[in-house]
Amino acid sequence: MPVKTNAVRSSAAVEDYLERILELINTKGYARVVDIATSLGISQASVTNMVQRLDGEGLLNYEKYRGLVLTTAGETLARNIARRHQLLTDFLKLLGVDERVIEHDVEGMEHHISPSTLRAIEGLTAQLKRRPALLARLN
Amino acid sequence: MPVKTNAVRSSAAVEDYLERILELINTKGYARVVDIATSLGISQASVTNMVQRLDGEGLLNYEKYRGLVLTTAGETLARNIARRHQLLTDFLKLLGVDERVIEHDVEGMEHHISPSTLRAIEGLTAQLKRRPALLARLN
DNA sequence: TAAAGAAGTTAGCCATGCCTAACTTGGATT
DNA sequence: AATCCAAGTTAGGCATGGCTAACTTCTTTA
Repeated sequence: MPVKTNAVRSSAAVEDYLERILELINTKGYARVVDIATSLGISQASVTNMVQRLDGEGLLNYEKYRGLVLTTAGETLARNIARRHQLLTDFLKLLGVDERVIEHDVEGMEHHISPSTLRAIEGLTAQLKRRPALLARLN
Repeated sequence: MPVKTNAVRSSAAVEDYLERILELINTKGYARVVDIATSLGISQASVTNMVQRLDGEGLLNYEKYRGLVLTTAGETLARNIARRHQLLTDFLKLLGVDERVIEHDVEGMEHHISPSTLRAIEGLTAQLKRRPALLARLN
């Protein structure tokens, strides 16, 4: 019987958490509450709350006081979010937008980009990488 | 003495309201609470609340039971928001994204695009309009 | 191994922005 | 002019996702 990947509908906040958790796991090997909190610039209490919720939604396995790991569903979702973030960042970099602004804008808009829009931007980015002339003096 | 245009920091919700109000004024000549509510798909009560808040912030003049008009500050802001919306829509149209998706994505991301990013996208859109070959089969 | 400090949790609170229900106002109809 | 109904308002509530303060657990170290 095929596994149903019950499309998890995630809020912007949930996406931010998953993105950071994956990033922490990739760089440090684990993601503690305190690290997630620091990384997102919020309180540990808020992280504990959200982590319990994400456990309830099956996106990660959480054991009180002990830590957490992403489930398969959570990791898949997190990877997609990270990929979207990277593609948008690449695109804006190509346009010569300032790094700080890129960070800000991508963090805000990434949660609202549909797969098809993302594909279009991805394709465009690939084209533009071959024709840098187009990009001269956009700003 | 020069007028200080106290940069109004507007939330996504505020921007949505201003955008619709300007649109209604442009098409119908006025913006009633009931029209704003229908247009945004929310209750009249919510609109009344927000309109009172926007009055307090100097973005519009509101007279109980009588109606509202945008102040200069409000209209300027609304025009900027509308322009940003239009530019993003044009850009995604050029990429061949489906109309429905464009609406959805633009409505979500428009609130998070900085002026410099917008300028870059505007410039790129202009370039792309001259080189349609680049746009073949992006999706 | 005891205790101190770091990490984690809980409880209770707040702002934003939406809702419904009930009430008020004003304009159109008779 | 009285009435009716659409439009508008108010009151009170809810969900999300933050916060602080106080408490518990874990880990490290003297």
